[in-house]
Amino acid sequence: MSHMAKTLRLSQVPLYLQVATLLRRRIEDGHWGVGAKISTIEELQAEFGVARVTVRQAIELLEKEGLVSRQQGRGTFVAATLEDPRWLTLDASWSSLIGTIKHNIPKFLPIATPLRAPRLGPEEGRAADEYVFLRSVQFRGNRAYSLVSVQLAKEIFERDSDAFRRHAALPIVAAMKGVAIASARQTLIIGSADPETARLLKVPLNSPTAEAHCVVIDRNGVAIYVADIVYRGDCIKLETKFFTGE
Amino acid sequence: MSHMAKTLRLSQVPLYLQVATLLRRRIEDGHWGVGAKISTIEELQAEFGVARVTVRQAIELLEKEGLVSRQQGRGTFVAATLEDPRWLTLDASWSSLIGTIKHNIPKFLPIATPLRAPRLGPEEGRAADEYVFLRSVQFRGNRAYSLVSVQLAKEIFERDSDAFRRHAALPIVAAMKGVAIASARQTLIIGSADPETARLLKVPLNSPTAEAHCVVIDRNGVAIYVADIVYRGDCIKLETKFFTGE
DNA sequence: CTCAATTTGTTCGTATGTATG
DNA sequence: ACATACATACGAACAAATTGA
Repeated sequence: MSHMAKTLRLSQVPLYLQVATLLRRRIEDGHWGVGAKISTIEELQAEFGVARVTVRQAIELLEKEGLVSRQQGRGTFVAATLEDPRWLTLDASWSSLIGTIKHNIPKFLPIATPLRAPRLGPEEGRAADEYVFLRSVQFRGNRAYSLVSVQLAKEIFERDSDAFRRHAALPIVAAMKGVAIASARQTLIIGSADPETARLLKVPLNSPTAEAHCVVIDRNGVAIYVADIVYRGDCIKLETKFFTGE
Repeated sequence: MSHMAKTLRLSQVPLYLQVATLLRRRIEDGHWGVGAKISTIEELQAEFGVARVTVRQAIELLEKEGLVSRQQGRGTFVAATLEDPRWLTLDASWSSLIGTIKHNIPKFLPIATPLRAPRLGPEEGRAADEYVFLRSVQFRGNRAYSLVSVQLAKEIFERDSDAFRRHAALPIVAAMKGVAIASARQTLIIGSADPETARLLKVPLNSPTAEAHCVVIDRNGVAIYVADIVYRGDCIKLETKFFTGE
């Protein structure tokens, strides 16, 4: 058995799904251009070290997804229309973060979970006396791309509760006159969609996500804004610009 | 059939694997504390709307992973030792990026792939005349955590080729006297491990990864350092500190 | 000590999905 | 398209260990 075939068999995931994922990446990579003919089943069978039918089954999946079209006697071709997969760019700088968020359309969710103090790490300030809990799904066009859970210091919320109920919270906080923001920090990890997230963002259960934990601290060292944001992993691109100032 | 059960069945991935992932997250979340008893098979069966044997199969997997221990007649308990899953913190600031990298141990790989000019985006400077291609696997302790492919302007490489063959490239470039760095940028997306990455980082095929594309531009607008770095997704934590300077 | 309740372990039989030649 | 082998998923019944009454 080939090395490749052994690697595939290490996983408990069905073979044809793994093969489909490999082919899907190649297509999205541009390994085969738009409209180009992909390798024949025979070639792929030899390359991956699996049965002909298994490759066929994988390609069948891709056709259902609209990624390729098969033509008997000719071959399998990459579909003409491939949308840009990474349509949401997040900028890791304060000003453009605010700018990006401002244009989004949040749909607020009713709050079912009981209030509880936000989880704060060691360098994330101390908790405010009371928080208001806000949850929303963020949209770009028709597509949901993130699930936002915000804990906002009650004192801040009440300064303009109407605005907070209709718009993204961070730009409002940033623009507030009497609020002095001392620092803000964000940590980001790669996770996977839990059942609720999967439902709200319309992604498969356990599909990869980026989970951001964002804290804004005022001059008194109080965490006035604590957000946990789950992005769908397949649409985001994180940009960071370093200025070395030499 | 419950809503949960329907969601689970939408995916082609085997049920018991999905259930295992759900339980694994709960354990890592701290939903059940260390040493605590998790829900009984009967309860989970009802919650997820799957057969008893399926839940059992999932828990069996977690026991093999060392996450839980089962005791007939008593229940299933979260293992006493849970190592910190996010042991690699990447800081999204130039100085600490350099600092973090400096202490890593790279193992250089022979270069099999043919040289080609680095892929540069619109704002990523113009290409140098010639590049040297370096590839390495980065380790923290015994554990491989990233696969680095660097294209380094040949002129830069030849200033200290010995150092570049033994250490991470970025700190060397940053410390070079005669090199003026005008800017540096990084984009990061969530991807999945291709066969080669899976082999080198010892992760399952198609497991989530973070793919960083990092470009350093000198005063003449030339991209002197272009790196594509693939991190294993399960161990990294990305930190960003915003200073608003109000 | 015994008994019942609880909880996990084991083993059927059956149906369907996956992978091969 | 077919035959074969193995994995997955289900429900059901029974066995074995633990706990507390």
